[in-house]
Amino acid sequence: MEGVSSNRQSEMEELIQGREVASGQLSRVINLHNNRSLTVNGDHNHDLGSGDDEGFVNKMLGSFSNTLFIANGKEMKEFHHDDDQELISDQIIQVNTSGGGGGGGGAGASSWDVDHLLDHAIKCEASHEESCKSASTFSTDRRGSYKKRKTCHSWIKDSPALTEDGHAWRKYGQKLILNAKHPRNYFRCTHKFDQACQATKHVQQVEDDPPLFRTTYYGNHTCRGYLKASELILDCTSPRESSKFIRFDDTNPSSKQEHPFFSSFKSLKGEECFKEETMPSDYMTTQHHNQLALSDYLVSPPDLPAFASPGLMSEFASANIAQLDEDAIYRKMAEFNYDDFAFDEFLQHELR
DNA sequence: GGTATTTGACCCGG
DNA sequence: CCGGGTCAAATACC
Repeated sequence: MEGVSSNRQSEMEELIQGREVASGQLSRVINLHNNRSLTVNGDHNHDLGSGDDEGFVNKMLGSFSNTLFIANGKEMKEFHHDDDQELISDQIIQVNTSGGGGGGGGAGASSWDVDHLLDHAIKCEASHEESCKSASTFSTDRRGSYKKRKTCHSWIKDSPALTEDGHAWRKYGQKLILNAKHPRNYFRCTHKFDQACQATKHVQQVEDDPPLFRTTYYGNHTCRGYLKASELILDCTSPRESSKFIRFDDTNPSSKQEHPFFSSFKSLKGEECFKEETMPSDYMTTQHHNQLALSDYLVSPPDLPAFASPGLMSEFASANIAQLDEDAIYRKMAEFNYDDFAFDEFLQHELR
């Protein structure tokens, strides 16, 4: 237990250092492109409008959050060896920062350095900007000039069942993929328009015999449609887990999911907290009749309040990060992702 | 009637 | 030209 917290501390110290360095870099970059367009990778000029600075920094912070997540995930594997069989099979297999080679698993992902992070953030923003430009140019009577999504801040999670990730998703497409037995389902955040949340994901069954679902997430949520901690419950795929509640001051490290920001929380608003997903595709359809089928589509009550921002800091500050379970940590981090200052404050406080 | 899903068309990159 | 990602009209659902 001591090893866990000291390990975590040193990792977070590294993150703080990296963050400070990156902040300096960011300031320079932003100042630079305030006067002229920014050259990225020496080949293209990406004119990052000043309005994108915030998104740029958010991406930066997201990368840091991801790094912290990775470190934490590794730690969980080392110190919380599977006492539950579900722990093994439900895992993120890759944190993708480059479009290239794919695969290779998550090994070494925690060894990102600041340069990598910064470079990654720039690439993300550049491609995002590019995508926005093309979206803004399509005429009204024609279908949009959709730009294929560039690989940007994506990560993959494999799971034996369709699990919640704590966000409301709306399906917007389905495609048959070459050499794949099952179609790929495309989801975007429900708050794409009302909160301009750019997060998307696609879900595909990649294996039959032991069912294996691969979820690829793109982008971080910028929406505030979280569930309150007191209303959250862990994945109830396993009956014995169904009664475990999560509290941020809870010391129970029972978390299983390994999502950088939004783990498999589930709403516990009455027994009908899950809405079965009515998928047209084969696996989705068959799962529809399975009592254990879990929706990948969370229906969040529209009036669900976000975390109370004013109390967030004190709440977070009062928690010992070494005792938080990882889901709680990343849920917290997701909040801090919107507040650069708060994130720093949190890290500094925890290391004091 | 409002919202979510379905599904074929559209678009882009390779 | 093909494969994959997205849009949006039609449809289903509550």
